[in-house]
Amino acid sequence: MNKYISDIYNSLQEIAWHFGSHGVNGECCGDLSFVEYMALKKVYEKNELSVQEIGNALNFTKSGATRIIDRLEDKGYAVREHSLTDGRVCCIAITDKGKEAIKEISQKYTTYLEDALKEVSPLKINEIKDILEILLRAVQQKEAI
Amino acid sequence: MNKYISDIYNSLQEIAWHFGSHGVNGECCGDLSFVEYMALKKVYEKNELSVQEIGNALNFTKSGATRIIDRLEDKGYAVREHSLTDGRVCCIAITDKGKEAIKEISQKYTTYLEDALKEVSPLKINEIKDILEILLRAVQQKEAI
DNA sequence: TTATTATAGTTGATGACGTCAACCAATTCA
DNA sequence: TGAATTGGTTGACGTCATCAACTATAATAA
Repeated sequence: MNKYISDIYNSLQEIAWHFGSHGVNGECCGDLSFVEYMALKKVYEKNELSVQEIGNALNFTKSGATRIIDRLEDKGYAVREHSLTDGRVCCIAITDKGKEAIKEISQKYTTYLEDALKEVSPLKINEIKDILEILLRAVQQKEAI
Repeated sequence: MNKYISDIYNSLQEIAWHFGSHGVNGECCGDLSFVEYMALKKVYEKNELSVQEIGNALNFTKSGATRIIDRLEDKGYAVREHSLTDGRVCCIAITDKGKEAIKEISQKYTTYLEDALKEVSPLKINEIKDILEILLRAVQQKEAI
């Protein structure tokens, strides 16, 4: 086995901590928690997701997903609409306020990263991007199995 | 601004989710939660940490840290010892069972990663390791400010 | 030395959160 | 049409981290 794998694992875990729910100090942006933000981002990327699809995407039970959507809806970031083809399913849609929030948070983190990486050469930045995409594909592929 | 930064941000966030508390399904290994594991890992890496040092390292309040140590102690992974130089501080030490658990979890994730990256060339693996270290240093440096 | 202040850690009350099981409603299948 | 399935919601519950108040030890000042 490649001896670097465990180094990779360690770095990855530390980085995950930084960008996860605790690293960002429990709140992402105003009144959005990290999980709420992740759910909203899913809706943003792929509009009209059902409750369960969100739950599956984020490893929550369907009742957990219901609760997350509840909060998102209470705060005005998303709305539930009924599917036209199947009366049981809810299509979750993002509101304008929700889109705003996503953009704002995205901007915030990007600025943060930009600053953190200001000493790194553009070439290296490009390399980081490629490497992370390889890594992400690798774990997502494994997830899918 | 480098246009790849936001790609990096996106990948990073997805990866963080995978390796964070939700990705690993709420439990790391047996009865350890992700935060408990992170705390234990800190103690493992740098023995004899105080309660507050653990709290600071992981972005918890001191009472939050107390509770985490409580759980770790209840489960037999760590012990509280009194500092010889200052009667107020607790030195948290890892037990043999704790060391075992850390090794086991480490092994588990390493195996997972090894499998996820089995199609990636050794050269690329090496590159991944370097890149992640650059990234980690960058965010840790920023944290320190 | 004694009184005051600061610091490390713990604890009770609390609120946020996700799960489970039971449930309702819409749909599909027989 | 009736039974089974599926999507979603809800009440009860357990876990968890925080806040504020508190104890105990240490450091500082008088």
